Amino acid sequence: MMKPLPRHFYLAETLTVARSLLGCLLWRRTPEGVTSGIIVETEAYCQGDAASHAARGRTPRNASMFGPPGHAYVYFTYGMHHCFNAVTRAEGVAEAVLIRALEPVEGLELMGRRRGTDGRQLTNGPGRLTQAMAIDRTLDGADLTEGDLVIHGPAAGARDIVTATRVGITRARDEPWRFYLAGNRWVSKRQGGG
DNA sequence: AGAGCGATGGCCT
DNA sequence: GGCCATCGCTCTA
Repeated sequence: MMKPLPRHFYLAETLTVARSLLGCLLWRRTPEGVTSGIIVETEAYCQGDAASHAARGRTPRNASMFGPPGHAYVYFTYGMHHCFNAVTRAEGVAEAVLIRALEPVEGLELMGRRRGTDGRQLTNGPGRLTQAMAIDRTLDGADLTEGDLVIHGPAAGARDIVTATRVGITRARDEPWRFYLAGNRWVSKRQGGG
């Protein structure tokens, strides 16, 4: 059986964690039921990274990024979308990995009810997967090694990983800090990467 | 106290 | 491919 990724997994370099999370399973439990999916696309946000929410220092919104590793950083953006990150590095170092797409495994019907759609549209984007799995700001800071929102892994062995540039940012556009599983149909966008 | 804007997605063309 | 809804957070005054 897969076990929750241990705390020390998230202490590694953020670029390494971003790649290592590919193929791991994001698992979520609510009173409605369980949903889960394999992580197929990630982005790294690092210290000194102009595109990071932590670039201008600590605020109430981004405080979780400065917290201990292996916890969630969930933020709300564009007035309607939540995005989910796994916090990396030691406490005080504000780095994180944005989860951008999942390949659904459990609870597809529940995801469909939450999303009002099905198929690829369930989880092929950062705002979509949070809606499908009922992840919002109440989970900001949640421990990802136990509880109702856990990352297990790895779900499968080594696969081909594509390196690309990140999506939807205006600063540090050229940094190759997006990673996804080659050929996976759940990846949100395939262009980019220079 | 208020303006500006964003790690997006849905819908239209 | 383009438009734009929608609102919390940040910055400036």
